[in-house]
Amino acid sequence: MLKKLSEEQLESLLEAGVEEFARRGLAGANMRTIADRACISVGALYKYYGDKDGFFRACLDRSLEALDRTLAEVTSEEAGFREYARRIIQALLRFSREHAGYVRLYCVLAASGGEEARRLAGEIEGVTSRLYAGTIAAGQAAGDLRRDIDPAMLAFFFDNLLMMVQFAGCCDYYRERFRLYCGGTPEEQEDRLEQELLKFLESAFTFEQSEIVHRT
Amino acid sequence: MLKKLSEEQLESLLEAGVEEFARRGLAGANMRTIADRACISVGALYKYYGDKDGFFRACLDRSLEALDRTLAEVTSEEAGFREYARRIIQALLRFSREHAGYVRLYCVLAASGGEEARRLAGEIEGVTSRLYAGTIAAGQAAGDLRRDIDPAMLAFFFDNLLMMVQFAGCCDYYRERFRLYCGGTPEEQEDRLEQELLKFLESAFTFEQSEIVHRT
Amino acid sequence: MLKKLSEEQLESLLEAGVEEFARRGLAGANMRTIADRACISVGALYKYYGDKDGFFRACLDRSLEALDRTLAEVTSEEAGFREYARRIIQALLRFSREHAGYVRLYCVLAASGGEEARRLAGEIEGVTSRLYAGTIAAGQAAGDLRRDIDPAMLAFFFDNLLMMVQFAGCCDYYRERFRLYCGGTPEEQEDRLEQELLKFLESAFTFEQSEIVHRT
Amino acid sequence: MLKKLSEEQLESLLEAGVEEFARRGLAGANMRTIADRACISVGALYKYYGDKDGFFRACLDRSLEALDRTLAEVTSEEAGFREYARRIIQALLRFSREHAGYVRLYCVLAASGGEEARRLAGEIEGVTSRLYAGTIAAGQAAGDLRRDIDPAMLAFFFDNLLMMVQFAGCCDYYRERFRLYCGGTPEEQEDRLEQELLKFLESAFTFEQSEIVHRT
DNA sequence: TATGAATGAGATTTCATTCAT
DNA sequence: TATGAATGAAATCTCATTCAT
Repeated sequence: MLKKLSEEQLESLLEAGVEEFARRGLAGANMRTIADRACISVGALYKYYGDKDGFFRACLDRSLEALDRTLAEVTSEEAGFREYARRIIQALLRFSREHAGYVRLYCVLAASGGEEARRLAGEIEGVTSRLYAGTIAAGQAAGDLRRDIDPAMLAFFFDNLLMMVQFAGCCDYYRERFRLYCGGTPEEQEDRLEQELLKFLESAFTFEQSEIVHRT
Repeated sequence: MLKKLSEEQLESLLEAGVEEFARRGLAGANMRTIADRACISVGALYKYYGDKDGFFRACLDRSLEALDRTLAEVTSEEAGFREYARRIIQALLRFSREHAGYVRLYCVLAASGGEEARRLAGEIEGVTSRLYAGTIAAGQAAGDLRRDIDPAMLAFFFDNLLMMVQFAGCCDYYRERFRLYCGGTPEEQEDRLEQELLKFLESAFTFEQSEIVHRT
Repeated sequence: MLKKLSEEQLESLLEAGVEEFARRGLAGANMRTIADRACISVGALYKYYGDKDGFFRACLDRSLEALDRTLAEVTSEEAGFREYARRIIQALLRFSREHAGYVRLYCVLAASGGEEARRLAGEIEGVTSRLYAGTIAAGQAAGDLRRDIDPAMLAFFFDNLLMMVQFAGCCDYYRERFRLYCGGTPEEQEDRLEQELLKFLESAFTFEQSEIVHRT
Repeated sequence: MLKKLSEEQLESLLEAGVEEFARRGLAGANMRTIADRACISVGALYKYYGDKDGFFRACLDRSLEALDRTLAEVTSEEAGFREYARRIIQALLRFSREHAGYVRLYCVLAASGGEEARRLAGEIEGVTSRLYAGTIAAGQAAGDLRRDIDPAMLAFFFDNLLMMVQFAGCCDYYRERFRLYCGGTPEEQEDRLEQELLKFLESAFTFEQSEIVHRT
């Protein structure tokens, strides 16, 4: 097959890469296996992406772009914090169901160490962190959200919960862990998970320390 | 048993292994490097642990035992949920500071896929999940904690936040992510992190949905 | 014959080939690089020359033809040995300056081993060797040149010196070697080199062993 | 065979390397082939020499050391130029017969281009060039050698002839070229070659330009 | 028993060559 | 016919594992 690689073939190459890197990590992934899975030659793989690192980066970019698109859909319309949180939770649960490979790759990347990982963190988390912190600060200013916790920390806890819920949707370890805690798979429990997480967050974001003291 | 590896030598082997596996992952880790770091021959390493997977398992066990000991200290005395949460947060923050390698290794393991990861999740998370769920259910029964969320889910969210806070303490990616969200390193902010997380959890675990509706 | 490679394109292909083969040797040369340098497709290169060996051969032929032309100019007019030697030395020094790539290619070829190299030696050196030996034998018969050395050997030594002087002009190793012996580059010293070599050869070709014995 | 590589095995590795590099050049040589020829594993080859370049360098060093030893034997005793030249010619002819691979390797190296080749020229030719030029200058001072040619140039021509005679002894191309000029192999003609070259050099080194003019 | 050099399968990467366009 | 992307064999090099000492 000496035709130029079709768009689909290139897609399938990236998908195969995402899958393999997510499964075995950067070091463990096998370029030959990836090429074979996508039914293209190793030569073509190298022609397009230079080397293993370059190809890994391309797979990662593909994943992050998809995530960005998903978040962009959700955050394009203004909304209050509750509505906002609901939409993000739904969107990320769906993303984790439909693009399991992307999330797995992200999980693997985040677990890898070194300067490279640090640099990527800056690239990947910068936008989200500012978006969340901004929305939360606005909510606090409007009196919708508690004011006794730093908006940055609130954003941090919020994103932590979202990440873990995504990982639970598609990484083997985190899926099993979810089963142990909640019984059943994240898909089966998707609605319940969404609702309970929302309730959890609403309380956490709403009530101040002083109100607890009063109650006690 | 003429000349056997001393206890210290075996310890230093495991420490070197934890470090290397945490840094480079299972596939990327180099057995020679590990042996050299511990000043042990590769032959001895293989004699004691069979092969790379077996040694990885031993490193993991060592990490998990340390974590178990830390949690056991904290949970040995009965206490109400708030006190309990406070103690666990403190203990895990300290653990992540003092045993960075163990936590990193756990992070890497959790990111790895396959049957093996699933099996390990069962082994590792089983105890904790039952412990948390039990304590939370007791709190609900005693009227200390909200009753409108499944205790299993509450436990799940609780552990999620704890894991992420630990990762933030010692994994390169998560450390940098923390810096982006909160500015500064987890060590510098340890006290603040502890307090804010506690406040967050207290609200999340205390107030019911109906109370929010009332307030609005 | 709709669109054929123009004469210039073929020339530039051969020039690029000579350069690349001279620089990296037959095995080290890269067909893609050659085609790119000449702004020709690899496909066309293969269409015209079959394979790498075939193209190498074509580059070599081009080099040898240029050398033949240069020698033909010089040897077309009859002359005595001294005049003859002077012309050849001048011509080859100029050739090595103006066609460095050809000489380098020849040097590389001569260093390569195998049946092929032997066969090429026959092709390349046959004419020159007969030409030199003939001229020298004539000089001996005329009493211009010493008679106590086999003309074949005299021709051999003569050609050896010419080859080395050419290599000194354009091959990195031999250039540097010249600098170590004589200080300066062959271009800077071209006149001196020519004169000294001529003096050297004149004595070597003139005086017989017996004359040395007499002197002593 | 898990014993440490014996001295002989290491020798045979270097010999195999010299042979392969001489035959195919640095780029064309095959590390697997070399290891197989020496009946050792590729792993061991790489353990000892790091990479292909490092091993090439080791092979080259071995060759140069052998050459140095040979020249040292010859130049250890003081002698006049004629005796000196006779000894060197004999020694190098023998060297080229007995250590064909070393000379071939040297020939290949000298034909390779680039910065590396230049650097090696400095290393390799530095000693010889100074030795020759010194001896020749002494001969000129003593009135044994002609004074109308720069000793450096005389040394250069002298070494050129020696190199070519060596190449004629063991490089396929140069051997065939010798046959074309002189008929027969350099071994068959070794004595004659030695004597004729000596006569050639004696005249070249003895008689001044003015003497030729007188004769004419 | 501990050692660590040797092994060699297997990984990444290159590049001569082909052939659909 | 010329093109140059695709091919895949083959090269270099690594490293988990073995086993003679």
